[in-house]
Amino acid sequence: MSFPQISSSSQTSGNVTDAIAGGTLTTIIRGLSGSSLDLAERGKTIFLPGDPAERVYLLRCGAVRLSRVYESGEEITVALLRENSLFGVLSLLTGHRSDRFYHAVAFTRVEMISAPATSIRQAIEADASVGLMMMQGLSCRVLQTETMIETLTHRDMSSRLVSFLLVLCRDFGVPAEQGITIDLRLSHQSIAEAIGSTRVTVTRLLGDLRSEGMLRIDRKEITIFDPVALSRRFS
Amino acid sequence: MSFPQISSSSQTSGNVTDAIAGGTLTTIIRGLSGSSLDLAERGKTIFLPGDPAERVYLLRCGAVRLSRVYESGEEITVALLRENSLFGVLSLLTGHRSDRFYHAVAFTRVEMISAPATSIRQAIEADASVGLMMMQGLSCRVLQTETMIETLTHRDMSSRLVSFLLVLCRDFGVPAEQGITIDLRLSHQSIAEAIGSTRVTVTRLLGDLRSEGMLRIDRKEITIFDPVALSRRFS
DNA sequence: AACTCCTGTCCGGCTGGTTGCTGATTTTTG
DNA sequence: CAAAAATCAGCAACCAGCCGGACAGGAGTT
Repeated sequence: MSFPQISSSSQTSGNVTDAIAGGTLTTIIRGLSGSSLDLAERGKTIFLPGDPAERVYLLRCGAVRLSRVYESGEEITVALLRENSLFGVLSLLTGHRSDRFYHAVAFTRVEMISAPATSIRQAIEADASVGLMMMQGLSCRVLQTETMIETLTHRDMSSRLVSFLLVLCRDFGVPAEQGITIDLRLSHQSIAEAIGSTRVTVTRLLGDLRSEGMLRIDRKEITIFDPVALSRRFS
Repeated sequence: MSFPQISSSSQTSGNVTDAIAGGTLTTIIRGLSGSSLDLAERGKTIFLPGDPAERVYLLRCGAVRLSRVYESGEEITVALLRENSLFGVLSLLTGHRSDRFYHAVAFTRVEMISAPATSIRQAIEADASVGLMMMQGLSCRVLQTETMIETLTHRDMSSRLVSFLLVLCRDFGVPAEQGITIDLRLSHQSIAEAIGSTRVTVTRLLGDLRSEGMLRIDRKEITIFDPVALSRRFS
């Protein structure tokens, strides 16, 4: 069993899911009627389940967590979105209005732009290149989400955690003195909610990885010394 | 812990992820230069990892399985695509050509249309409504994939299996005399590969569900008597 | 009829979930 | 700014659930 493509290139320039031309989309969306530039502090809710799904968002910087909350109070993470991700995609579907079913929260300080789905449609009609950009942005989302599915089908938690860490490196990694630092403040609980495990297990496994010398954790910031080595951790 | 929205509506008319206007997209894509109508028998490979990613596919009828094969020979399912799904999405990304990393196989007899990504781009430039359609199609994919992530984060296999069966009802369910039949021929192995478990466990859990009177299996075709009841199976 | 693929079942062993507690760290508040 | 509160990390004990491997009988194919 192997892991998401962490080739040497993905550490530096980025891989295929970086392809969205976020910059261009930004200026396009900014020009739409009803668009707005939104800022949110860590922990602030962007939309709630049950809210009408009207706007589409483009994350400019920071991270957004999409999650589902169950009656039991349990919460699972459906996606951890990074820069240049499109979200609020539900609103793009057919005219008949529907409601959000996910909870979107700013996972870090966040800067994003949003516009009503109707404006997006009009903009596409007016300028075909908008459609092209949207198409690429959504393709990226599909590919990223599929990587996460790969992560989640690993049977042992150790592989799952490692695979997830590599995804985080891809999406939120910044080069550090030694290795790559994941530019997020991740509690063990939040990791558990993303990989479908429990806090206790994540604590144990991260401890193992640390004592193996694969990573360092400083104030909730994880630094992976050698992603390639990490991806080879298992046969 | 609850389950994907299987409201009474989703049994009959279909839910939000049905929204893609597949019919319209079909005629559009058919008209593109380089497009083709492809038929494939069950089990036939559509593309392989390493193939150049050039074409985009729209599944007209049948089911396609996207999977990743590991060196160990192990195989996991990344997506089970249904009618009107767009796939081969990797080819839509930026110009620099890249290779497939998934294996696409016809899971049933399949009818699909495909066109080079370049033609799609040109078509969008020429007619903005193509961009609109593509956008909707891709949004659907995102939402469907996210549902699958929800399924995979359930911690106990029983919940995971149930959740997956409900997804299959949504995507491949046809009304039967009593309940809904999943219009696929699913081996226990293939289910295991989709939910990240093993054949033996799937056999056992399906057996449990059967003896509880939740479903019937006849020649690999699963009939769920009452999806709503099934979704309530756990507190 | 021979073959392949699939289902069903058994059992030993271990992973990982659960619960409960403690001390550390961070955030809030007076 | 310090005290109080909340959140978080680490540890231990228990045990259910799942995996792994193995095998036998069915179902479907050629």
